[in-house]
Amino acid sequence: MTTTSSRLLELLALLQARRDWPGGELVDRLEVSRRTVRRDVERLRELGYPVESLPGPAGGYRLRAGTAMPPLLLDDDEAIAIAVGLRTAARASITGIEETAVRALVKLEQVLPAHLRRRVRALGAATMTPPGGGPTVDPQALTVIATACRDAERVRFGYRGRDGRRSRREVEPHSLVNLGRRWYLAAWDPARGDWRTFRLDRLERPASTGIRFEPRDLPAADAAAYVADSISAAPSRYEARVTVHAAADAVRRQVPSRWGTVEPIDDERCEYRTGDDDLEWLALRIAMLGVEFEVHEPPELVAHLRAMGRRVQRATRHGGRT
Amino acid sequence: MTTTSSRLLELLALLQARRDWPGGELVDRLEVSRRTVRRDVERLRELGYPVESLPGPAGGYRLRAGTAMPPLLLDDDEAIAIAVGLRTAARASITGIEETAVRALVKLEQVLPAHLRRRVRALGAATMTPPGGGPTVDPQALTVIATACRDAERVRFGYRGRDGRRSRREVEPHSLVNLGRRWYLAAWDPARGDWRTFRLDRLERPASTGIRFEPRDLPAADAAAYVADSISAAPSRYEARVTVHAAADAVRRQVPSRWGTVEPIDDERCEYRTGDDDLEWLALRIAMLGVEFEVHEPPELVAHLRAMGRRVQRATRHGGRT
DNA sequence: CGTATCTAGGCCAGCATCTGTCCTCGATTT
DNA sequence: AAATCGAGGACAGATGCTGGCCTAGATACG
Repeated sequence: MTTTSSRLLELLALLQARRDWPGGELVDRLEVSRRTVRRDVERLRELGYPVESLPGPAGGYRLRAGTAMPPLLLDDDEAIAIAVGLRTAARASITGIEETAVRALVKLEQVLPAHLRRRVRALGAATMTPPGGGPTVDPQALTVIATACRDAERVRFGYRGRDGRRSRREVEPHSLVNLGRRWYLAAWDPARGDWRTFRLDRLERPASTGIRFEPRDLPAADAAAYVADSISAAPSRYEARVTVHAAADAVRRQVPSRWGTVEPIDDERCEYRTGDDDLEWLALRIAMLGVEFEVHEPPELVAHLRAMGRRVQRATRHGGRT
Repeated sequence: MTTTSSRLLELLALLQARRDWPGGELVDRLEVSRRTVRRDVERLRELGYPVESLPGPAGGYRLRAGTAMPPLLLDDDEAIAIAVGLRTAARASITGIEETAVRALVKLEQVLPAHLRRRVRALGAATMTPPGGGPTVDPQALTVIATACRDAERVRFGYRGRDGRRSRREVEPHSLVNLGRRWYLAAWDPARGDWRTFRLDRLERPASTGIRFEPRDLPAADAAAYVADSISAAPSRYEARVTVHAAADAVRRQVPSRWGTVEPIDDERCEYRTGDDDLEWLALRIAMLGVEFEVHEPPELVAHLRAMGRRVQRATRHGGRT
């Protein structure tokens, strides 16, 4: 019976929307007898979703956290919030959950009603470009590729190679990998008969072809290793060494561990080592510490910071007058 | 029957995990006859979740986006990604969905299994403190308060007033409001018999008491208006006026509209107006534009930037030597 | 301290539903 | 043209669901 199942879902939705639900109210909402409400609660419990119940007046039912995730029943706004949140989580590249975030995003976008999708897109446009204005991955492209990976569908896109040359590709995507603030696609290129990795920010108009393929095995333990391997030859990676005039603990609190290591020198200073392949971003990360510091390496970073400092100085020279 | 309902949920989970499912595979997974799979699909359609079906070999079933959100069936990792994503979305304060993100977060955390909650907390610790090191809201506190608002439960916390005085409070929370990079709680303070607003970053150890109360009506159209009103007297708000040496369009692309207005001056320059009550943050936002600029107002910002510029200059003076 | 209010859960009767099997039909791929 | 796969009607047997009635236990309130 479809009414029983949908009533169970409705009950779950109610129990998720608010914490406490007196039985009487559930009777009104679900339009069944008191006895059936009790039975529905029992059914939820059988399904593994623990529903607490408190007797007496002011008692009622309450959905507790169990051992497994129950189905999430979201209203429109919540679905949008989750989509937007996942997009930023996929981009942020700090927590180490980017790949999972993309997977969840794909799952959500597959069933996201059209009108909500529009709203998400509109909100996405209002998001700040990450500092440095560096290459950004279009979240749209990200989900297109991730979906194609999941469903084993060929994708087509234009690619700007490292040397600036453009080419059209049609490949069998294997997996998406997030490495050091960048997204890479590991894929089999049938035209070349070999595996290739592509930087997502160099893709142009990626589109799913709808052509299914039989997934192949990557010639590596896992995709992340493969990509790391194949781009290790790539240049442009900066390792910064900075002396910070603040206690190591204080700096550690401010900087996530993924972004480098902090070692105390004495009570008032510490050495901060961090790497990135985007100078602008690296410079900002250090400048925003908000305390005195000295940069030792690399020279490019020193030059970059110097230029930034000069720019700020110039900007404030006139300042007093206006 | 619990088996029918749970089988429907399982089917939904499968259809969300991958896009295409041949009927035969579903038969294996669900351990029912082919006919029943067809009937289950039919049931899902009746519930409003459009399932596409393709006849012929290589055909199968596929869950499409419909007009309503279906229940989301998440695995552990995805649930974590969503929790983390929502936390950042709640903090980011740029997209205008912070309040909804918190609502969704409360819903999710209510049913999040304990072991997942631990993992989320561990990941949360790895997140970067927003630049400026300014006052940050503990996501934990945020959800505690939001939950209490939703469930009409009194909360207890210590509060550091603007003058630095500490006090213990026990209030009836009404709603959480996000305003200009800060979170506020509008609540009825029974001890004082009046409405108060509290800045969340000034709360200490907020905790739910479990004592329910009867919600009152705020003496204002909506909570946001009330909070905006009651803090409008508060000082320390800076309005920046900056001339940026870049085309207005380019700047607009980089800066979300919520963070101020950009007006062209000529083809190569524009005026950027933006406000915040955190100087450090304001300074960074401007410095990270990455192009030449001049700051006209306010003088505090000029001073702040000047100090920052000097700090960077000092930091790079030694740089060449090492 | 007693009473009212709430949930728990067994039992029953009647009814509706679900399942697997068997069937034909139509669409699609090879 | 043949094979594969989904659609969906019919049927019989088994199963499950619902509401009503009951008693028991816990809690809040006067």
